[in-house]
Amino acid sequence: MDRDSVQAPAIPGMEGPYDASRVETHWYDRWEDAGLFAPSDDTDREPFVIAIPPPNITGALHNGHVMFVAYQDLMIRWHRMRGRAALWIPGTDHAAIATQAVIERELRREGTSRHEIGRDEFERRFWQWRDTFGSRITQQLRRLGTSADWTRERFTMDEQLSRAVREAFVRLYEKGLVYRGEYLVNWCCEDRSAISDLEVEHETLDGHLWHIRYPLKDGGHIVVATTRPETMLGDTAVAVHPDDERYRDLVGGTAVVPGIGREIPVIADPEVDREFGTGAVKITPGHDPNDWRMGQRHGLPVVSILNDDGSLNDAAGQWAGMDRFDGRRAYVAYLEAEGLLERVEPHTHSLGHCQRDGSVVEPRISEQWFVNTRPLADRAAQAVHDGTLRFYPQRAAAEFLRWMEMIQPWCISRQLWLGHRIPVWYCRACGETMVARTDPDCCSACGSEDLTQDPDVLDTWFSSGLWPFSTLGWPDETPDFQRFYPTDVLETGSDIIFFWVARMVMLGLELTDRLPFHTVYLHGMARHADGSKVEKSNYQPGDDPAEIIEPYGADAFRFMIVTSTSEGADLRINLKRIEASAHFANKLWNGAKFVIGAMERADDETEAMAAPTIVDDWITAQFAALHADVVRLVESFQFGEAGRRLHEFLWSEFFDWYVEAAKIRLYSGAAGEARRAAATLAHVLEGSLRLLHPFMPSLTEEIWHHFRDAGGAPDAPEWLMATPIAEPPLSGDAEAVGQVRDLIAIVQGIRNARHESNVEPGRMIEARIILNGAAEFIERERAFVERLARVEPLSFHPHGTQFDDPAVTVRTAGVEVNLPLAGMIDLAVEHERLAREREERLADLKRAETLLSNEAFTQRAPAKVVDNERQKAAAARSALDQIEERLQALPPRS
RNA sequence: GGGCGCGUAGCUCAGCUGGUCAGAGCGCGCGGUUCACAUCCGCGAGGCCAUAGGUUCGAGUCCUAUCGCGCCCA
Repeated sequence: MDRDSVQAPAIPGMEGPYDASRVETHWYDRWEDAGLFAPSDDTDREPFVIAIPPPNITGALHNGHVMFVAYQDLMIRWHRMRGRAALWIPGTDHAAIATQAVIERELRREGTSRHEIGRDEFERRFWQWRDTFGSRITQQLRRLGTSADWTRERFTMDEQLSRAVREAFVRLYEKGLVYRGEYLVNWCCEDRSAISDLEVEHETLDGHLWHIRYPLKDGGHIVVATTRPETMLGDTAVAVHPDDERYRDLVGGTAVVPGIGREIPVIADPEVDREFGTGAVKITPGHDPNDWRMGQRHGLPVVSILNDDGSLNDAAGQWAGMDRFDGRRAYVAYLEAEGLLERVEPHTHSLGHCQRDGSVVEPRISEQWFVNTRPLADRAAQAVHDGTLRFYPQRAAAEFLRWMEMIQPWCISRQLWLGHRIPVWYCRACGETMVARTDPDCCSACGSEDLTQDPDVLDTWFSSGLWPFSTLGWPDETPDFQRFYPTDVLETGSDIIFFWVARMVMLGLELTDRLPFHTVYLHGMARHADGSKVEKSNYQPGDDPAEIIEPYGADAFRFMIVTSTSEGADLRINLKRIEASAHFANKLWNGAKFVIGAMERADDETEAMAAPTIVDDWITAQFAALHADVVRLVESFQFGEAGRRLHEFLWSEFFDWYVEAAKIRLYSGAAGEARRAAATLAHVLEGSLRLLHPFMPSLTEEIWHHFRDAGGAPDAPEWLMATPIAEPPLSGDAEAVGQVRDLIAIVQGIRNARHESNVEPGRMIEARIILNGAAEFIERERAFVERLARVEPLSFHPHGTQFDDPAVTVRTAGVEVNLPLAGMIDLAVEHERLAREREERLADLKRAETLLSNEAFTQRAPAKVVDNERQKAAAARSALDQIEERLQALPPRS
């Protein structure tokens, strides 16, 4: 409790436990002031570019967004340190429909509406909103350590990006890829706007199937089944299957729409499902996609019965003006009163809902702008087939291709106020349509100045689809565009692969003639502890990143994200794991404190630095292996494995073993020995900081500066962030690695035996090691065993030496360790222990012998594998011999 | 209806191209104020890798089917 009594030399500025929040805010500002987020000017450096998935300005960032920061900042920092001119372009998205909805909600609270305040005032409100939330989002991103180049920050509604949108629209129009037409679209009655197919969410619901007697003009009726009876008001035919015997005679007849009196034909069409309902169906081309296609084939008229707010229009006769749901009830009641309702049965069916507000989407006929995606999709698919566009996880490529194959025209006009206005003008005088890059003053056909601009705006994804190039200056050939386009990796959530990724690929190929990026990395969804998705519409307490960052730190949060999942898998936000990451940060902090202290303690140049020991060679080799692994893993997008590898190395090898072993030379060795240990400590810490920096940037940067203050890495750059990560070193000393692995096994064996024999942890005990062949290194590194296993005296004996006194024996690493725990041995316990070990060894032997006696195995398996089994068998046999000896040497029980 | 993913220690999850992969963190048990760290250290218990077949000398790791969970598309 009295921390002041700790005798370790205090490192100024490193007192106490790691304080993430102080460190993280400190370094972020320094990095930015030093201009480190901008890409290198050195044109010899190959660029590495990521365009941020621009967050919607509808609100603040939640924990789900932290995922993209974790992965993208990792990649950007990694490649920056690998020598690339790294550019991360930040920005935000206006999110037309979503942002309009939240602003309208705010207006409603104020007792007004957008219609009341008008378009200009609405626009003012929008920019006000954008300033508030846009800056809040960028503040959040900064707090997370986002090393993006803020001097290149963009917003989809910026003047330049808006110009790109207009250019894109005009070009596509000129090539006939954008067109206007009256089609059946998904209509959201809440937004009073068309929405795209992707914005419709299908949900399976329990509903009803109404069987209705459709009156025939010549008397009698034909029974049809429908889930939406009110749409009968818009029927223009009744259809049956051409081969359906039941209705053959009725085809060509005439039915009459009840309550309306419209006469409609009975037609035959092979698309009718004879199994559904009665086999006869009503046809409503104005409100059903299948019926629409059938209507096209048969030249049926289209009747629309809905107003834009979902109420029934004049075509609905006496039901006009009613809400669609009330209209359904009223019309069904009418049918029933007329004796036309045969029966109603329960029925589950799939119903489309608006992604934004959840209201039931109505197919509705209207005039909209579309992108003919077919040719664009073919090119996008080709890029995947070519291998020029790669996906992580790979399965996303198949998903992408399937969607591209089935792609439908993309409805891009929205009946909203917020967004990029469609650059189309109509002449009121002559009806001319003008699609123009600059606002026209007069009609290009008749010269009239009586022009009106299309009132609609574009789907927000149209502008986001240009993001990787519009942010770099396109359509102009700016220096940035020339140097940084195409970008490299597109990293985002797997939920917007079609909304966003697919559109960028299609539009990028069409407009820039290049893929906007070569690699797509998709992360999974952030989930709450209960498994529900973290998203704006499901915002829960605790979803605010600040609630995690403040207590644990952004580094810890990010490290947890990266190391807790595999590629593309969903991530449950788990505070326990974040806490563990924070503990890891603290561990590194304390470990670094020790290394820096060691460097200062060993700063005595009066004696030449001693040669490395095998323990030095071991950790150097282990670090080299780590370095190679991390480079390989990160550069093959296996970030989680890379992070876990760093964690494992630092904690379980460097701190648990090397640091403990280094203390021998630091505290009691000669100055030259201490220098060598300190140098090795410094070498490993330095390299580890570099490798870990992209995962935990602030922590490592902080340590780096203390490290350099103590004389570490004198030739390296001032900033860790700007320090290179070199190519992996050549592999290290394999012999030393094996030898130290044996030393560790011996220590672990002794510790285990001590614990089982209830030896007090602090007590020194005698140990005798019976060597088996060439193992001088154990004698040479005897201090390793003495200190870490707490044994004294430690003696060495040739193979075959027998001790008769009561002792606990441990066989490991090819040696036998004899612990004469006089007076401390519980013979029963030791008996049991040996018997248990004999069982285990017998099992090992049996397994190996069974394998080896199988000729198929010895002949077909690789020699290495077979040899390995032979060694296992030999080791087991020799151990069994020793166990037998010990058992016999033990005094009889009882 | 079509497609995809997941089911591994009590919990949350790793296990890349089949042969030391049966692992980590947390939790749990026992024991620790040793000079970086109690946000710590040491030792340990816990899993027939959903089920049933198959391929193979050898399968959490590949194939098929089944059960359970989740998602996407129509």
